[in-house]
Amino acid sequence: MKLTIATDAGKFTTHYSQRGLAQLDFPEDERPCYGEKANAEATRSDVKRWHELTAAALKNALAGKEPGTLPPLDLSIGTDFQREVWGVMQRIAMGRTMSYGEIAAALRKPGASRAVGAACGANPIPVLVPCHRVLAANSKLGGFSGGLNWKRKLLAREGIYLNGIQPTLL
DNA sequence: TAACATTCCGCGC
DNA sequence: GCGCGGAATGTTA
Repeated sequence: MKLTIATDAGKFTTHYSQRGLAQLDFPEDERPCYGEKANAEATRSDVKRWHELTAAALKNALAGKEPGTLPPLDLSIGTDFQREVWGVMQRIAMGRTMSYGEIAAALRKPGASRAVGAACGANPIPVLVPCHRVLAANSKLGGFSGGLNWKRKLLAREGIYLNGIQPTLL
C-alpha cells in the first residue's frame, strides 16, 4: 500500500505492509519497494490510522519537535544486525548524536563501525528512524543515502551544532 | 568476493 | 592543525 504525505519540505512517499509502516522516501528520491513483504495488503482501517500517525510524526520531526506517537514500524525487511542498529538509533534522544563507532561499541562489536554505516544506509524509514543523528567520529557529517543536504537540514532543524557550526553552513 | 554513510595511524605541509 | 594515503574492520548481496 503506497501513500504520500505533503509537507513544507515536499511530498514524501510511504509504503505500508500488514505489520505497519515499512518504508518512507524523501521527495524526488523515490526508491523501489523493498521486497515483496512490503507490498502485502493490510486492512483499510489499519492503514488509514497508521498513515495519520505517520503524517503527524513526520511533520513534527521536520519542524524540530518531538514526533509523538509513531505507527508500528515493519522492519522485517532488515537483517538481524540491521535491526539492532536501527533499534539503537531510535533510542538517540532529539538533539543528541552518536558516531558510527559508538553504535558499534553499544552493540559490543567495536570495529564494526563500517558495518554500522552500511546498516544506516539500508534504513527504510529515514527521519522517523533517526539515521541522520549518526555522525563520523570526528564530529563530521559522514554520509547520507538520501543526500547530505537532507542530513544537514534535519540536524539544523533539531538545533544540533557540529564543532560549533550549524550543519547547514557546512 | 567486492563493496561500503568508518576509523586509526603516520606522514608532509 | 589539516589533509591525504593505506590498512584493518564487520556485514551484505
